[in-house]
Amino acid sequence: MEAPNPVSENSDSKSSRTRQRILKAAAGIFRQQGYTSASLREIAESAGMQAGSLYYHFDSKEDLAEAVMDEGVAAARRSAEQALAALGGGEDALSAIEAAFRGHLAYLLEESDFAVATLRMLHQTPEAIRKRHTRKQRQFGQFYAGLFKQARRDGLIRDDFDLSALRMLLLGALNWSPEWFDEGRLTAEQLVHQLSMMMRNGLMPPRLRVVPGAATAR
Amino acid sequence: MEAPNPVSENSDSKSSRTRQRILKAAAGIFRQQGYTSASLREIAESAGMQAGSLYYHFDSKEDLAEAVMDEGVAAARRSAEQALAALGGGEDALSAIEAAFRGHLAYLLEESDFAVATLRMLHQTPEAIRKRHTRKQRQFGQFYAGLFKQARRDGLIRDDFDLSALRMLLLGALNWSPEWFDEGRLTAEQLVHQLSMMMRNGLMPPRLRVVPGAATAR
DNA sequence: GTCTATAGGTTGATAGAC
DNA sequence: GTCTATCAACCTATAGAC
Repeated sequence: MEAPNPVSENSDSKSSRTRQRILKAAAGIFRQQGYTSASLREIAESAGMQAGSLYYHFDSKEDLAEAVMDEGVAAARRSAEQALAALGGGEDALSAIEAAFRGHLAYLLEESDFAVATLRMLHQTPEAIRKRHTRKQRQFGQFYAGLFKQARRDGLIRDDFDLSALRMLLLGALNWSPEWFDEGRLTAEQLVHQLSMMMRNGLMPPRLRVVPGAATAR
Repeated sequence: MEAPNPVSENSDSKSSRTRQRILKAAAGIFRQQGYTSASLREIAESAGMQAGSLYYHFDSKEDLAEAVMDEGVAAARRSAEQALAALGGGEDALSAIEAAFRGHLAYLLEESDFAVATLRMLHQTPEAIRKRHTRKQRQFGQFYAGLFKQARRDGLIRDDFDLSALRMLLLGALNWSPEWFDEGRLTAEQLVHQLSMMMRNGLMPPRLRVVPGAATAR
């Protein structure tokens, strides 16, 4: 059984279901325009109300943006963790990373408003918001860091890789994908499969791979 | 011998060297704040003049932004092509890609104002600018596409990779790196080395790699 | 809870003196 | 070429009616 209402934190439906409608509208507008360009008038219109009415539900534009960003990271993380949990636990550590990537990227490319808005707002929001948000995003990063550490413990990532750099580079490939995905021809799952093939065996055909030490016996 | 003045297109120094000063200031401000938040007053101040005076050199804020973005892609491309040319031409096609990455990333992380401002402004600029810019960026993409095609012709990239997706994923890793580089401990060159190792042989130690077909003889 | 009306501030851009 | 001064437009946020 899953959480009944993904976007909400407090009580469920009665009083503030409008709040969710506003958040969804804001995510869409913020995604298109970023934080600064987006006006509360536009957001209100998209939510079917007047600008002034927003202030009954949120204290300020900053508050609204932070709520969208909170949901952006939380939902991406939920999606990654669910895909990981669906594996059952019998797989190797690289498969775990790939599963998390699959869930993460599927959310980013398919239900993207919150997460993409979050990525695009990062450098425009006031510092107070950004500081808090960076902390939350780093917690998500630690989730991935744990998976990479496990893969190294299991001998699946060689010692000459810097785990932190590797993780940031790969997550960067995911985070940037909303910028070009519309024009691509592959699904989110197929994109992760491309990454997965590269992570396991590199780009080259087997006969060309460099095998530094012993490679014949065993 | 290289181009004497990287940032200029027209005649050299006499009349419009102030233009370059303004462009540099604009790149810095746009990088911090994005397109919409940045005010012409701030840019003017950073360039040591008054806001009204900018209009002697540029027709509008849009114009100024487009000039910064043009230089952003042009400089990144120059840096990638120079690093590639420095190889001498005797290397294999994967080394060519890695060299271009090295030049590209060094510019992005070390002289970054123009390029990073460009990346961050993309979704805030008026559509007319964005449309023209996308065309220029796609030309840069074609430069990389040529390198990947050559690597495939040389048998260095297996047939089960989608060259376009692979290129976009790897360039995404580069483009996202300014978001986290400040906190990292590796140089641009070392980061490319991480990518390079993964591209050639994957993450796993040799003994664990899957060798699907014949692998013993030859 | 949502509306209308508006205060108060900032912005891009223009005009004209120097 | 650069300055000062200013306009018109837009924004966030608040106040008070309903």
